[in-house]
Amino acid sequence: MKHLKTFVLIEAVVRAGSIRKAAEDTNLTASALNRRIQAFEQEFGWPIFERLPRGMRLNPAGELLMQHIQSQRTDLTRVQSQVADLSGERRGHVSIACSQALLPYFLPEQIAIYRSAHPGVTFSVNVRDRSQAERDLASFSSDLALVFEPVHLVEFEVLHAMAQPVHAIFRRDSPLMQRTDLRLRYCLDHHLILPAKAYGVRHLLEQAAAQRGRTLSAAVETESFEFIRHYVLHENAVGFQIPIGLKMDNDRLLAHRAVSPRDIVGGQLLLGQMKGRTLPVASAKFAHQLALALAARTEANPSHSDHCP
Amino acid sequence: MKHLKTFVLIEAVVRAGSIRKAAEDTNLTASALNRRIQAFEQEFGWPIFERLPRGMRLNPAGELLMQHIQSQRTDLTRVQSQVADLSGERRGHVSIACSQALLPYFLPEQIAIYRSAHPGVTFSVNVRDRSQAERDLASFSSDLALVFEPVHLVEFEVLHAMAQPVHAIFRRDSPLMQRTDLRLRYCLDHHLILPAKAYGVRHLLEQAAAQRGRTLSAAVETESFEFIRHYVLHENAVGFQIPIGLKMDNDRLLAHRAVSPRDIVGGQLLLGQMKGRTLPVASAKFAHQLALALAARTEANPSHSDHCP
DNA sequence: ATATCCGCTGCATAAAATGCAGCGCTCTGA
DNA sequence: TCAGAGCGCTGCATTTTATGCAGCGGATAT
Repeated sequence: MKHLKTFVLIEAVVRAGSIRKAAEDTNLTASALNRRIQAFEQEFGWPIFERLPRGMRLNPAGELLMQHIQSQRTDLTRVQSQVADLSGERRGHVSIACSQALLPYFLPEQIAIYRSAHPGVTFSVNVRDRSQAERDLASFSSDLALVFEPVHLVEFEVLHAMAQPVHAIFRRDSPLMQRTDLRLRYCLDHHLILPAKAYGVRHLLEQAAAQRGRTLSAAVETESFEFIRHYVLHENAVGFQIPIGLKMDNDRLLAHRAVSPRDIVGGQLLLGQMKGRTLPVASAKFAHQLALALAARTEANPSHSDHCP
Repeated sequence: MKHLKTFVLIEAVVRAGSIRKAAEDTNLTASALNRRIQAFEQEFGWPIFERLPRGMRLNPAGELLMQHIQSQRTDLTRVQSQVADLSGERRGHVSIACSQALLPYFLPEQIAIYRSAHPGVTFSVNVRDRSQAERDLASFSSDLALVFEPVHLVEFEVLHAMAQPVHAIFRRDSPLMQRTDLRLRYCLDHHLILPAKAYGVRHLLEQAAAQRGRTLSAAVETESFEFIRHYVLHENAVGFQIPIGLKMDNDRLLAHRAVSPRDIVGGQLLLGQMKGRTLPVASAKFAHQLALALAARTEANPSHSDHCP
């Protein structure tokens, strides 16, 4: 949009760190760009950049302005999305920040369902740990977040909550297969393959172990949930994950089962958006679909303590 | 601001109802204005006006856009206000929609106090009935509302609430002066001078009367609270008002006293803003001052049933 | 000390917005 | 029924605005 041009240029300067570099990025001359910035500051009433010998940096006023710029842009695209919706067109873009567990089954399926109904809608899916997901919402770089056990919860508006037990993952030939009530201590007798400390599952495990005076020692620690699933096939070890990231039916080699709720109560998988924000139509509708799908799963598996057979 | 020029022009067309009229108002040619509108619609992706044989009217897409325009402008002034604040300057403008009762004493005093501390801040005070005040907030034409017994309360975020009993107003030589507990039925024996039906005090009176199987018949009905106060001096009648609109000490001729809480419990005087909105600094600080002042009054007169002597 | 990178400015030029005149259309009122 | 008024819209000349070019002075890094 033409009237946002100045804002785009300001953002370019912020990114590039200097007018001359930003000028290259924006196919302008440093002189032209410089004068636009100056003209804007004049109009705005205060400088928004600090002039350093090596370039430009936002001053506090500029930081405030950047928030305004971002929110204006998102609001305008929201309006356009709503207009498209009332014109009968169903176009738009949905951006989601999500935990890794959503990547293998849940989100691909849900997005495919949505896109089969509305092919004009595009998606971007970004993997974020639970704190980064919330920052993504606040900076408008994602419309929705679907995360396990978020941390701060300020500026986070919960659209749907779903309890998720922690599941242990092991080979079908593991002795754990025989257990009817899978206590945590059984698992700790095996080699452990654990997600990194930033992850909610790890946090719950650490907590549960500490309560029982045990400590977790990982044979392998990784940031990749996919790695965990594959590794347990090679070494007869135990991994942990939440069921939404696992196949409903165990496959030929791999089994998974909820750790006894007596040991770990499980955490919350939360669907949320930035507090107070009105989402674009496509994002709002998709969020609604996700909420329904999550609710359906809860109904199918109503208890935290469900043992997948 | 330069980049909002197009929006200003769009608003002018909306107001004027035709391009040619709007062109006069904005010191432009119809041709230039026409092309700006067309260029914007092109960029925006959809027409925002209906072309009628007699002029232009917003279509639904345009209505949505207008909301965006208004919120964008308000947000920008908020940012400027915040920047002014962090630069140490205390400038800005506060707009208040309020009930009539605030006009004679409370608001003038509060605004004078604020302006003595911050002479750079200007005010606009608009008298609005309780439903119109809420619409003012929603349309961004007022930052704050200070109203008695608001109606809808959607989009209304309460910043401070204060109970206000209904006071009867009469001459000092009225027989009502002798009553220690001023029951409603004593008042109804006199000629009544009542505020119009839109007002909260009237609503409470009607309700109380109806509960007791009485009906109110007004000798004079008016929209002006000032008129009420002056009229009871001429005819020995009874008027009604909330105490915040009355002098703390009765004056030489006029007396007022709370109607017994057994008959009317009183209503709420609410200070509020539009839900979710971040106010400009000056407005936020002034709202805070108002809240403190209201709280101080509550402390001085803690009970609804207070009888002003 | 020198070379480099920075923001900034005067001046000529390119680009965009505006004004002017006029078209076709619809509705109004004698 | 028919002229007039009002409307949105467009081609073209003109004005206003934005941009490019070249160069200045200052701070920094080597």
